[in-house]
Amino acid sequence: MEQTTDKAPRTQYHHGDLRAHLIETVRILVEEKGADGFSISEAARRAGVSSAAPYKHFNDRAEIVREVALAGIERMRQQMDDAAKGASGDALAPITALGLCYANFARAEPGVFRLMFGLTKGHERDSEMRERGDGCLAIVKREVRAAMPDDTPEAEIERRSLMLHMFVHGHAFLEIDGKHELDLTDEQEAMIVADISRRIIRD
Amino acid sequence: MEQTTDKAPRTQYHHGDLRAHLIETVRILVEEKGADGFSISEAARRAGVSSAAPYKHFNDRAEIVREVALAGIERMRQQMDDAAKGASGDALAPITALGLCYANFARAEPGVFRLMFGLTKGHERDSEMRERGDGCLAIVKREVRAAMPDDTPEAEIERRSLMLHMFVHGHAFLEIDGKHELDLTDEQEAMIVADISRRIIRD
DNA sequence: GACATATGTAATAGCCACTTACTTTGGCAA
DNA sequence: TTGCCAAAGTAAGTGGCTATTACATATGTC
Repeated sequence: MEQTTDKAPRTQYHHGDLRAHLIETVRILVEEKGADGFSISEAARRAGVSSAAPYKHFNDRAEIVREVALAGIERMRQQMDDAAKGASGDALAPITALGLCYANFARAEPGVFRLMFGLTKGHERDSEMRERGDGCLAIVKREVRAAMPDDTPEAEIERRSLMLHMFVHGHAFLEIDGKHELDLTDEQEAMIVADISRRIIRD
Repeated sequence: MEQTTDKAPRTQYHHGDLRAHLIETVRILVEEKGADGFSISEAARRAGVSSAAPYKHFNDRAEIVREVALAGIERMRQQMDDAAKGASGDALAPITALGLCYANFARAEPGVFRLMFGLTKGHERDSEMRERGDGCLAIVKREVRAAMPDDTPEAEIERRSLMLHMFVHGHAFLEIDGKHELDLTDEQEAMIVADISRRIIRD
């Protein structure tokens, strides 16, 4: 009789943990329809609550979306850490692994990935956002430092790290936006990322 | 008495060239508020017409935005061509110039730049969009071909062009999204772009 | 000069973000 | 156990948006 929701089958007045449930619902909607293609009303509908309920847990739409982006950054940082530490091979292996990890995350969660970087309006002074991003960059710098001579100055470490980031970032976005002229196979992609890593680190 | 519009001071029933005027108004709005931060109603208001008038010239909102993106791609292609042809110096100069041109366009028109690449939903089979983009890539390939040995196979030209594109694309987006950890001076940027161009082309 | 067509308007439907006033629930103090 | 308060929900409403419809006015062509 009463319409049941997927995750909250009990037709209770109180949801349980609507805040977390909404963040997850919005994450899914962001992937399905893009960051600007869904409505908070829709998320509320999916969660089985009224359209006003979300505003008991978030000030506005932007705040929910921000939470989804922050969780995405943390997820990517974890994957980057795993990828770097799990890489085996020559000194460049961890760096290549990081580059592929970046692209893989973008492919797996293109909606959230776009959000993580595109959320710039009104977030110039969002220190938590910036700090989490720096956590990812720190991994890159750690691996670049390990791959270069011990006496390499810090400024040079940062320069190489920045070059690597520029490259994989562009690769990831061109990929998910379908702007690559040629479709790369997995092997071709791995080759290119390894090639670029070598070109940027060596000397 | 009657409210006048900036560009169409005559309080005529007919606007003159509302279609072109709307595209320009939307271009400005995209820069001011982002691709999803403005409304067609607002553009109509600025043009001094009713909110229904735009729909006499465009099927829907997406069609107006697409026109703005297409015009942006053409603008960038022209600037890239000028930059490549106007470059002087060693064999890499045109390639470095292209990279800086790409970043400069992104800085000058970040809203349109995001649009040009982010407009992916429903444009997978937009042949005009793709063709115009290919026009830009053709310039890069032309200059890469000129900078490499005559017997370089076409596949290798495309591979190097792709690497260059990935790099400058990532640079441009990290820049306009404020995600660079360090603010680069113009000279530092030019140094990095030249450095990367050399690393990618040489061998 | 008449009329077909292009280009404008007003009014409207349906959706959305967000607010307000009200209701239900769960936890805790007495 | 009871009573009460804060947390978390609802219904209804405001104002803005996209897009459509029915209607009005210009424009150019014969």
